[in-house]
Amino acid sequence: MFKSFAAYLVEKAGLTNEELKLVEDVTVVKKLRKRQYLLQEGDICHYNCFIAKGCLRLYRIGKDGSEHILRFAVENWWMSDYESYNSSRPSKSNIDALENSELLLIEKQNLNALFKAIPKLQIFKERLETKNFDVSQNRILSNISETAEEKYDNFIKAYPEIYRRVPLHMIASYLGVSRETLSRVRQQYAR
Amino acid sequence: MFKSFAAYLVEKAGLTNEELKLVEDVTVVKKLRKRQYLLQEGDICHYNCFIAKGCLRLYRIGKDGSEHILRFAVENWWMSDYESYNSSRPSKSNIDALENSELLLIEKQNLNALFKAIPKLQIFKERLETKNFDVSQNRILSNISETAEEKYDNFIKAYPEIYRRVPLHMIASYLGVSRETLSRVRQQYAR
DNA sequence: CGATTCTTTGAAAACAGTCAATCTGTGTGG
DNA sequence: CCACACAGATTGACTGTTTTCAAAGAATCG
Repeated sequence: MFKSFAAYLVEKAGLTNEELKLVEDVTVVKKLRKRQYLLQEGDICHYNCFIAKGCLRLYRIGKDGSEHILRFAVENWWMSDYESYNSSRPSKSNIDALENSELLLIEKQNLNALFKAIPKLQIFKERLETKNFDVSQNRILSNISETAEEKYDNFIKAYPEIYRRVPLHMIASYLGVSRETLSRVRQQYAR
Repeated sequence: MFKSFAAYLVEKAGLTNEELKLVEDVTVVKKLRKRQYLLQEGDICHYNCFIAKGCLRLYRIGKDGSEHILRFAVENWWMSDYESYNSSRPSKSNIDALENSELLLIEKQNLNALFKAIPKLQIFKERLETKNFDVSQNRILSNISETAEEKYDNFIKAYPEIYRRVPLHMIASYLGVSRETLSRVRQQYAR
């Protein structure tokens, strides 16, 4: 299962075999069943997590008990609650599996050591962070400027894979509209 | 005018006098009149910009010509279009001054050199980026989960200074509601 | 099959957006 | 100093969208 992670690291960050060894030494394999938690509100997030297989979501619970999805992640994406991870404070979020999943965990300290030891990896991480930030900004723009239909439309164009695999009501939660509205929007859309 | 920047760097990043010299050597002072652009759509953003005095906004223009504000910034904040800055591609955004402002610009290459030369500065930058990301995530949560009234309420609690200085219709644009709605929300709020 | 999850639909109510008009305060130029 | 223009804020009436609630119809899974 480390293989797909290794392939990813070679392709995206150009790691050598020796460097892959270093990574492998500190990665922990974890399997999650559908609906199982990777992280629960109140936990401290000690790991960054690479998804070898499956699909996860990160969400928060509102005062009224409603779920608000901040992020989805599938194969070859990273998932972690960065706020808790970086601050080492209890998380306000939950992460759980939407499908049976195979994950590779690396503890924060070990990962930081890897960044020191493998400059290529550090640079790759920075590129990822930059991209994540851009994505966030564009999502904010979408939130404040688009209609429900445009949000839906852009979502399925940007993330067709996620659209295919995730229940509609969760996409509604991610977009910030009710499931009924999204269901109706989609009717219109299928003209 | 470099003084307030120096004070900031000492307080926040713990720079020494020698290090401040290095910074001063590559900072360029710029004054902006109210309504003047710092960056226009299509420009490439070559600078990161520290605000010594005044207030700026970063916004995008929608297809229908409407303005959508992504960020405000006041004294001791940084402002730049990070997407264009990092990618060296033409910006999709505009930055302009909401008040007469005094800015300190550092060119990207010079700033990167400073990060290399002054590890403390690099670490400080990373802390800032982390915080910016957290703020973005929380704004997304606000966007998808809160009512107009809650958004308004939380905005004035989180940014009383900006609330005091920026016209209401721009806060409406930032929050993603119409100015009329925000005006009415505020009536309710003043009970 | 039976249970659960997910999606759709309808009708009513709440909400937000638009348009148009008015009101306010500020600042500029004659 | 006044008149005027301009940016900003507010209000009312109307329209349109979204949410909510309730119910029922698919789909999935053990």
